[in-house]
Amino acid sequence: MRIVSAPVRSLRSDAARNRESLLAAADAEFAEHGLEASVADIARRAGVAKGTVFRHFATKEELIAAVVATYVTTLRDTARDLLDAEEPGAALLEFLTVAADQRQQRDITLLMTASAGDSNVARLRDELHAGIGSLVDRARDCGAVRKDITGTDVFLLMCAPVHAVEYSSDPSPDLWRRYLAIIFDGLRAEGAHPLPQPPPTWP
Amino acid sequence: MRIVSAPVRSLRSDAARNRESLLAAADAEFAEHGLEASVADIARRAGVAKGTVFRHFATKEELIAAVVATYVTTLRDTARDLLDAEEPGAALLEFLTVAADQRQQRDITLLMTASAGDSNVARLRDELHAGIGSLVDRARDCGAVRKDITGTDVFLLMCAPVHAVEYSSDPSPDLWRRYLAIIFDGLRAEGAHPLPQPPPTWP
Amino acid sequence: MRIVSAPVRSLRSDAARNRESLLAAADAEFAEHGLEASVADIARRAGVAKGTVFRHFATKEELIAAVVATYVTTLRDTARDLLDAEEPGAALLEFLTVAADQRQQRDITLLMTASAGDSNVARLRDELHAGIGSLVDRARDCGAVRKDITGTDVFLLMCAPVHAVEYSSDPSPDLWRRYLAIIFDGLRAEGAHPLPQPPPTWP
Amino acid sequence: MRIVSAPVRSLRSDAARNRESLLAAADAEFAEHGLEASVADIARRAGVAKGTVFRHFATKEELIAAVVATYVTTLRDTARDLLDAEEPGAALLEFLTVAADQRQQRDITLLMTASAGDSNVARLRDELHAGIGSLVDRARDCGAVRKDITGTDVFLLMCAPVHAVEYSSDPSPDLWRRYLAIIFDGLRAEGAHPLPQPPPTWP
DNA sequence: AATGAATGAGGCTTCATTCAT
DNA sequence: TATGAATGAAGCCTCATTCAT
Repeated sequence: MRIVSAPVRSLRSDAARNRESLLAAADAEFAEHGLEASVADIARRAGVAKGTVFRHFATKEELIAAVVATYVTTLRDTARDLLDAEEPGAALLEFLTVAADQRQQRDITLLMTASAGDSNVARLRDELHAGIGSLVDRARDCGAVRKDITGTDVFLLMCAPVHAVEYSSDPSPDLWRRYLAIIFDGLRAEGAHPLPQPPPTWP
Repeated sequence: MRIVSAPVRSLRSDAARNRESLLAAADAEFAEHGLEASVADIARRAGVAKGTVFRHFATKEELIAAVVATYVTTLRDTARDLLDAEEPGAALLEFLTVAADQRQQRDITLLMTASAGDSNVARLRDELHAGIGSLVDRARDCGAVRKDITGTDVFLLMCAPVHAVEYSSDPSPDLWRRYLAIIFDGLRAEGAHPLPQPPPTWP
Repeated sequence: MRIVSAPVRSLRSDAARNRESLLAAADAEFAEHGLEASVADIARRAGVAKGTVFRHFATKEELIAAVVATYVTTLRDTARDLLDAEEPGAALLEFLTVAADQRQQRDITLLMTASAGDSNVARLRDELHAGIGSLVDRARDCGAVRKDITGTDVFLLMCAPVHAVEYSSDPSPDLWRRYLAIIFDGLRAEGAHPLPQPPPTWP
Repeated sequence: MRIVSAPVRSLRSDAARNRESLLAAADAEFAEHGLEASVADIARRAGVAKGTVFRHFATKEELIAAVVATYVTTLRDTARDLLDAEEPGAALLEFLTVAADQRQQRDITLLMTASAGDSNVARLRDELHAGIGSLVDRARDCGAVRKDITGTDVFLLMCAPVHAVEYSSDPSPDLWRRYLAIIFDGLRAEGAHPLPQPPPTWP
C-alpha cells in the first residue's frame, strides 16, 4: 500500500475545495441578493474565475439546486435522527426549531421554488417529507399534537416562523422562536378548534 | 371657465386611465412573473408605450411601490373598518381572513420587500400597523387572544398562512384557511404556553 | 391632404435607415469574417448600439436570414426579368453572370446554409428556383443547353464559378468569368457526354 | 539495449497512437460541426484529456492544418501515381473523381481556408498543384482537354462538383458525379468556346 | 402627453489555452 | 507525458431607462 493515493486525492481535493467555496459563496450571495445574485459575483466571492463556476455547475440553476440540496439534506437527516428520540412531541418541536434556525440564517424559499424541477432536490424533499410525516405520526399518536394534523401540514408550516420575522425590518436574532412557539401552540391538541379545510395531499 | 380646460381635462382623464391600466397590468404581471416581470410586458399589457410607463412612474421601483400601496391601503382600510365591529375576536379573525385572501391572489411579499424604502408605502404600513394594533388591543382586552400578543406580532404573522400554502405545488384554492385556523388557534388564550422571546418593537 | 404624414414617416425613416445600416454592416462583416462575425462588431460598423441590433432582428440568425433574403430577392427578380428576353440561351448566361457577379462580392454560401430554416428565405429560394427552372426550360427548348439539364442543376451550379475562384489566394477580380465560361460550355448541347447520375429532385 | 527503453518506446507508441486518434476524432468532428467543433469534443471523441490535444498540436489551428495535410497528401499522391497512367485524359478524370469523392465525405474547404497560412499545408498544396499541372499538361498534349486550360484551372475547379451538391438539402450520395461530368465536359476540347479571362498565375 | 427607437450596462454561457499535479 | 481543473476573453441576448419626434 503506497502513499501514491495522496497526490491523486489532492488533485481532487483542490477541485473539492473550490466546489465548497462556490457553494458557500453562492449561499451567501443568494442570501444577500436573492436569486438575482450574479454568477460573476459568486465567482468573485469564491475567489475563482467565472468559468470555474460552470465547470462545477453546468448552469446557474444547477448551482441553485446544489445549494438547496445541502439545506434539504441537513433537514432530512435531522428529521431521521429525531425519529429515535424518546419524547415524540419534543422531537417534533426540536425538528421545527432546527429547521427554523437553519432557515433563519438563509431564506431558501426562493431558492427552493427555483429548484423545484431538479430531480435530486425533488428526491430529497420527498425524503424530508417522509421523515416529517413519521415525526408527526409519532407525536400525534402520543397526543402531543392535535389529531387533525398531518406531516404535510407541518412541512408547509415549517418555514412560517422565519417568514414572519422577515417582515420585520430589524428583528432580534432569536425572534423567530417567538413565532415558532405561537404556531406550535396552534398545533397542540389542547384548545384546538375544528379546521375548515382538509389537509393537502402530497403530490 | 375657458374652453381650453376641456382638452386639458380630457388629457388628464386619459392620463388617469393610463395610470390605472398600468397599475392593473403591473399587478397582473408581478403576480405571474414576480419582480422580474419586465416593464415592456407591463406596458404591452396596459396597452401603452414603454415610455408612458416612465412618465407615470419614474422608475420600476416606484411602480412596484404604487402597486404595493394599493394593497396596503386596502388592508389599512379593512383594519380601520373592523374597529367598529361588535365582537373584537371575530373582527381580528375577519381581518386576518381578508388579509390572507388578498394575498392569496397575489404574493406581494416580494413586492413589499422591494418597496420597503418608499416613503408612501412606509406611511401606509405604519397606519396599517396602527390599525392592527387597535384590533389586537380590543381582542386582547376581551380575552379573545392571549395576553402576551401584540399588534406587531399579528402584523408579522399576517402573511404566514399564504406563505405556507406557497410551498405546496398544487394547493386547493382555500387551503390557506386551514393554516390561518391553525395559527389563530395559536393566538388564542386557551392553552397558551409562555413565549420564549419578548415581542418586537415597531421601528 | 396634409403634410402631417411627413413627420410620421421621418420617425420610421430613422428606424429604416438604421435597419439599412445594419444590413449593410452585417453584409460587410459576414463577408470579412464569415458567420463568426460578432453582433458587437456589426453594431459598431453600423454606428449603433448593440441593443439596436436586437430591436431590428430578434436574433443573430434572423439578421443572417435578412441579409440572405436581400441577395436571394435580387436573384429571383433577375431571373424573372430575364424571362422576357429574346434569346433564351443568352438570358440564361446573363442570369448566371449576374448571379456570380453578385456572389463574387460576397460569399453567401455559408449564410445561406445558416438560414436554411428561415421560412422567408425558403420561400424566396423556392421562387428563385422556379425562375431558374423557367429560364432553363426555355433555353433547353431552343437548343441552347443540353437536353439532360434541369433547372435544379443550374441552381446548384450557380455558385460554382465563384467558389472555384475562392481557392485562389489573390485572384483577378474577373477571374470568375473564366470559370463560368468553362462551366457554361459544359452545359451546352454541343459535345455533351451522357451523365452518370439522374438530376436531383427539388425537395 | 536497456530495459529502460521499453517504457520509453511504449510511451512513444502511446503518443503516436494518441496523435492518430486525435486526427481521426478531429476529422470526424470537423465533418459534423465544421470549424466550430470544440477541442473538448475532439478530445472526448479521441478518448484523451483536453490537455493532451495541446501537447500534440500547439493550437487548434495547428490541428486543423494537420487534418488538412492528410487530405492534401493523399491527393498529391494520387496525382503523382496517375502520372504513370496510359491514358492522360482518363487519368485526369480519375484524379478529379478521387478528389471529389474524398471531399464528398468531408467538406474540407473551410478547413483548407483556415489552414492557408500553415507552411506544411502550403508546401503540400504546391506539390499537389504541380502534380495536377503535369496531369493537365499530358491531357492537353493528347487533346483530351482544351488547349486554353491550365493546371491551376483544374486545381481551382477540383472542388466544384462537391460544392454544387452541398446546396442540395438531401442529395443522393453520388450526385456529385453528375456535376463532375458536366464540368469535365466543359474542360474538353470539343465544343469549347473562347474564354473571356486569362488563366490565373500560381502565387 | 405619448410614442417607440436607441442606449449600454450587465447577465449567462462557451471555449481555446495554461498550468499544477 | 497525461490529466483535467482553472482561466478569462468574448459571445449572444435582456432590460431599465433616456430622448427625439
